[in-house]
Amino acid sequence: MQPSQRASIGLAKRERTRSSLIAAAYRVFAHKEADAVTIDEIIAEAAVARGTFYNYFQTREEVLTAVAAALSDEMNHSIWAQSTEIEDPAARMAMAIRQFLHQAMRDSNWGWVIVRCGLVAAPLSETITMGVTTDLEAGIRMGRFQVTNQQAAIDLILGTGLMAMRTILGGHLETDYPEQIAELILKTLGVDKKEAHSIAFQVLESLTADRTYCYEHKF
Amino acid sequence: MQPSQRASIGLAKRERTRSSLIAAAYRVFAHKEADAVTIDEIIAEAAVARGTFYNYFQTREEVLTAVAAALSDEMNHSIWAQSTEIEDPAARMAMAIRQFLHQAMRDSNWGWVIVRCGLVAAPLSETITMGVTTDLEAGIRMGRFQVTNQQAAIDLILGTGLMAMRTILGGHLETDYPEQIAELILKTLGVDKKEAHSIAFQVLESLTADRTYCYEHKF
Amino acid sequence: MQPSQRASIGLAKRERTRSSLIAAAYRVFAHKEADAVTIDEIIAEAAVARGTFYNYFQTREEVLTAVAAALSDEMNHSIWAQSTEIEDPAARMAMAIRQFLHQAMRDSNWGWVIVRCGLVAAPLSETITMGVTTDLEAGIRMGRFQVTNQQAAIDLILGTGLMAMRTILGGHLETDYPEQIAELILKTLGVDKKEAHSIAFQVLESLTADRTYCYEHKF
Amino acid sequence: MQPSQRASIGLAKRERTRSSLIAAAYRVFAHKEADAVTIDEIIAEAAVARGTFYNYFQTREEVLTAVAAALSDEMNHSIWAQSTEIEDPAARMAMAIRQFLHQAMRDSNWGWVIVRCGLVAAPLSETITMGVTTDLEAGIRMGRFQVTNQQAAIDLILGTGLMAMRTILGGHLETDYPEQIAELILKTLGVDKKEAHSIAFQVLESLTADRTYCYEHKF
DNA sequence: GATGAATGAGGATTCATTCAT
DNA sequence: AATGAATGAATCCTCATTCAT
Repeated sequence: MQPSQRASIGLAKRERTRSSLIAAAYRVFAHKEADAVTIDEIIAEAAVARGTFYNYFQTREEVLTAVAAALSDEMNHSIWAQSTEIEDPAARMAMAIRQFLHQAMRDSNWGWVIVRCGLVAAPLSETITMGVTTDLEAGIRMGRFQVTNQQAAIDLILGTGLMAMRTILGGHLETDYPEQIAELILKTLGVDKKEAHSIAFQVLESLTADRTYCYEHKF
Repeated sequence: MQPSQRASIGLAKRERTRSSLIAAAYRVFAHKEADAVTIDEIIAEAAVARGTFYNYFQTREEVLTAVAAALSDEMNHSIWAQSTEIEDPAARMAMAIRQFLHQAMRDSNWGWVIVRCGLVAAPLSETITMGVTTDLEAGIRMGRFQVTNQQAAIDLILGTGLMAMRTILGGHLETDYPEQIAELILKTLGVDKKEAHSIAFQVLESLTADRTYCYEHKF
Repeated sequence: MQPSQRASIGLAKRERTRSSLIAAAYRVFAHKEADAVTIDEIIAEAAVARGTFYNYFQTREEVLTAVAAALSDEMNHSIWAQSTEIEDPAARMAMAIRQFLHQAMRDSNWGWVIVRCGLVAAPLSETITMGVTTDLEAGIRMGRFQVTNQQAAIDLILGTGLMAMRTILGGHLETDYPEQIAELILKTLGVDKKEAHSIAFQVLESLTADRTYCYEHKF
Repeated sequence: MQPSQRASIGLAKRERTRSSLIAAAYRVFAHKEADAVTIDEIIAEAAVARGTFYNYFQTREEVLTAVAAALSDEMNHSIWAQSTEIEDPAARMAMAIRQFLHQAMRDSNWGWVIVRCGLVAAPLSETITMGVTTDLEAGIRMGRFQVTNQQAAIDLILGTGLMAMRTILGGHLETDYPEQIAELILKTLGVDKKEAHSIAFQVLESLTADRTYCYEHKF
């Protein structure tokens, strides 16, 4: 076997272990505050020896950062990527909000991680804020939104979104809650009442499709 | 000196020590997550011996609960108490939002504690949610607000409020930001544009008064 | 009981525990290299809980420094203190060398600690070097010693002394070995042959006295 | 290519890797206590994978022993080998002392390793002690040295030598310090003052030669 | 009631060593 | 032979809690 081949096998394995550690940390992290997560829990969840953890991460912090980074990547691929195909900023905004909240419904682990660190952990927080800001500014530029204070609008969108997610995770069961939240936000941004409704409730294949969208399998 | 008098002096002292411990815990808590707060920090801040702490609280949890309870009390006295004098639910809502945010501007310790545990710690969370719900329902009943989904409206009010507070604590400097947020929320609840503005910006003595409102001195 | 009295009791106890930790560390340290000494061994030797150690010393280094400091103190009181009563620098030097080596014979723990860190650990090393230097310079000034290179003389005295100590600790059994070493060093420093012998072998009460000189009891 | 040739190439390579590991361990060891040297540091210094280390040494101890053995070999070849050409035991002794100290001046790594384990590590310690003892006994036998206690003389020679080396490594800069030490020791052993000086300072080609004597390249 | 020394369970981290590729 | 991923025992350190004074 060639050295390069051997190396690439080693690398692949290394990458797999690293991913499984991140995935384990992510699952543990879904259930408790960041400071309460112990390395013991992570390695137990990953079914890996204690020392192995330290072959991949120097500290507990580091793995949590990696979780945030992985989620951020995920999000860029799943949510914001779809946006680019939609021209209307209002429709894009609605789509993103709905995706977010539906995702939390399907996968409560995901939801709790977002609620817990969506505004704190480094790369994740930026990804979210950036996505919202981009759409908002495009909407304003194109006359789609009427907004007097942009910062206030962002606080409203993010705050409402996160709080709604928490409500969902707390057991709120209306299946069209994501759509109602999207509609409410669109109206707040100055979109006409009727139009807001039709945009927020329009059929999205990515949401109705019968797939079990599951982040655990991504890393 | 009469025994009863001595006793009451003892009680007063006991109460003072307890308060100073809660205040110390509160100040420490403003700077870090709940799980990261150590008893060492609290007793150092309170300048009290380790054993003394355990004369007042059985566990670390207990003092944190007491902090939330004390804040909740505070809040009932300062914010919601003033509401009862105002008839119009819209005006009441605006007043509460502005008080909240101005309070965070004046006292960032207070702000951080609210942001950190406003939605988690037991009695505090209820106090806030209850206050908002009461005003919202009154507004709906009196035809002041147009709301199709009450839960969504609550998520919007609380979420936007907390996110705005975070923005302020992060260094956002517009001095009328609380008013802009209040206006935005009123409009979202269906209050007429112009009226929303005048209500949100009306002069509030409790805000302009030249008092140094300081929670530290209350407990 | 008065507060001050209570405090002093507390202090006394504190001092006792600290001393017992230093003594334990010293005993452990006699048997292995500094880097090989674990806190577990120290607390086992001191019969104290793990946490107690950290109430007194922040790190392992700190307790080792304290051991060196305590030894240095000891040495100032026992060896150099006696020197001051002797006028002749040659006699002083001989006395110190003999004390050193006899001490190692009586208490091999002490000997090993000196051999191991006598030239490394901060305050101890200085105490020894300083004592030797002082006597040497006095002897030169008073025409008692003929020395062309002072640094070389110091290296000779310290080096020979430590190596002789190691020989003793290794099981060398001549009971007058300390005296022979003292005589050899005096001759090297230029003292007349006969005189060197009589000085090195003169009766020293502090050495013949039937006391069980035991450092363990000092700290 | 013949199998035997291939085998010998393999052996040569094996020997080279082994040497580079010993050399790496030696360099690391120059900077810290034996117990503080980690395998990680050694393999990093040797730029070799972890597993490779264990193809050559079973344990960490083993490589340290190998370092001592290699040094011992070196020493036999460089220092004692030259002695055999010199007839006069006093001149031989002086030559060895000078070589020792000059070597430490040229290569402080070497010096530190000697100071650190010259008296502890198995084969090295014996080589040194043996060399000194041989010369000393020859000198006594030939009436060159006047020594009453042989053990004391050995302690003096080794102790003074090591301490002088430490002084040099600590930054002492007299370039003829090795010669002064050699002279001092000769005089102590009973060699006539003047003769001691001329022997200790006689020109030694092996010291003045413009070669960069460097142990790193030997293993 | 106040004090602070002592405790020990729990969690973080290091590092020598094994082993499959 | 060389590699480096995986292991887990050993060690360090923190901190909530107890208790005698």
